[in-house]
Formats: sequence, structure tokens, C-alpha cells
Amino acid sequence: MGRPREFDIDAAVAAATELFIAEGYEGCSMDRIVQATGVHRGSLYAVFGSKRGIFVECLRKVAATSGERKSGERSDLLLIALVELAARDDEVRSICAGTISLWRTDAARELGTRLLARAGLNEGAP
Amino acid sequence: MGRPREFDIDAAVAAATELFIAEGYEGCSMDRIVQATGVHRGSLYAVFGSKRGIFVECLRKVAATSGERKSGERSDLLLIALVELAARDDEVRSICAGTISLWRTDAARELGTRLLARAGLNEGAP
DNA sequence: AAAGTTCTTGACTGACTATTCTAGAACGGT
DNA sequence: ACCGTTCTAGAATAGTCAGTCAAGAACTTT
Repeated sequence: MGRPREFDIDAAVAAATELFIAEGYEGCSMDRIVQATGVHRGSLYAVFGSKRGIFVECLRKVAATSGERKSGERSDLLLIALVELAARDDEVRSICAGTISLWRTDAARELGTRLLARAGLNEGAP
Repeated sequence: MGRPREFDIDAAVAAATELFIAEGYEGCSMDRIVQATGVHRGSLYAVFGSKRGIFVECLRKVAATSGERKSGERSDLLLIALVELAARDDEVRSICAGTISLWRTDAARELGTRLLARAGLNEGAP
């Protein structure tokens, strides 16, 4: 049925996830995502619909594999989602809420700890 | 010495602070800041130099009055700073580190708690 | 091999971005 | 009353942003 896709969706999502974690949502452009994934803009839009669509897919992937991940990895993208998107995006907020509710640890402390680590704090002098 | 300033710098900083807290750093444009402060673009640039300059001043103000503020108010802008700026801006990171080091509470938990509250979580169903 | 379908590609668009510039207005000093 | 200085006002600029589109390529089915 038609021309086969030349890129791996999961791989693109993984690459985009790393990018979002490193640069934030508003902080990284579609150009950067195209560059990091190696997938053409048009192809990304055909599959995910929008930049937000890409992010939501990344978030869903992290949520789905949350159990298998270390506490750092599973929190990083949530941080971005909570600070930049959740307040104005019901779906993102809902995914975040669902993910966190599955954690057994203290969510506030885990997120706060990871927040500081990601910012480069709590590992030496100011 | 020259024409007197027609706006109150502290008031502008306070208005900008609220805006940054509500919409994030990348999430709010200079247009929005001009609108919220009621100060002309040129005047803002004359005083603060850049959008980043405005943010840093807001952060400094919060840091300086951190002792007088409730835990929510003093954490909100730090969240934005830590997630969006600190990783790539040494000065911002330094201000954050200095502020947090003065807190007597568990910084990670306080930030995490505020993070969830700001996102609209932990106050009802998902 | 022709038709139909799905994907890729590169160029394009209009809106929005932070920042700058110039002209003029309001002050203090002389 | 003029001069130097500091601020304001509005328009302008160049760059970046997310998103779109038409043309062609790779596949399956008939």
C-alpha cells in the first residue's frame, strides 16, 4: 500500500525526546528537530501533525515506559511538560497526571531533585 | 539631569514577574511585556538592555525579597529560571543557586510541590 | 504495465520574534 | 533662553518560527 516509510517513528520520537529534554519545548525549533531526527519536515508533519503532536508522542512514550526507566530519565520530559505546557494544555496535563499517579515515590521530591540536577545545581558550588 | 522617567522600574519588574510566572520565559513575547507593564519597548530596552535583562532583574528582585515571601511566590519564578534558562545561562544559574542556598526548607520538595501546583495538578482528579 | 496509494523532498508562506533607530519632548544647569 | 542630557514614541528591520504545498518517487494491486 504505497511507498514505505523510510524512517523509524520510534527512533525519531527518541531523538526528539532527547532534544526536548536538552533544550525545552519552546527552546527548540522544528528546524532543530528535523536536524536531530534526520527526518524531513513534511514527513514529520505527515505523521505527527504539529510540533505539539511530536511532543505529545514523546510524552506518551515516556509515560508508557515509565516503569522501565530510572527516576532521572522518566522525570526529565515531565519537567518540560509541566512547566511549559501543562498549564495551558489539558491533554498534556492529563498525561502527566496519569504518569505521576503510577509512581510509588514522592513525586514532588523526585521532580524537584531532577529539576535541580538538570539545571546543573546540587553537584558542587554555585 | 534630563527628562525624568515616567514609569516605575519596580512596578514594571513586578508586572513582568507575574507575566513570566504565568507564561514562561520563551512563552511570553516582548509585545506581551510591553502590554503588561504599559511601558514602551524603547524604554524597556533603554533600562534593561534585553528581554533576558528584564528576566534577570525580576529574578534578582525575587531573590532579594525571598525571605519576605511565601514559599509559593518565591519558587514560581525560580521554576521558570531553572527549567528554561539555568542550563544555558551561568548568571541565571548562579542567582538561582544563591537564592536556594538561603532556604531552610528542602529545596527539591518545595520546587517540586510548586511545580505540580502551578501545572494544575495535585488539587483534584487528573 | 497502468492505476492508485503513500511517502519524500525542497521551496515557499505569512506571522511573529527580539532588537534598533530617529525624531522629538521634558528636564537641569548656565 | 539656550545647551546638554535623558527619556519617550512610533516605525522599521532582519531573522526565525511553525506550518503548507506541489511534484515526484517507491510501493501494491489489478
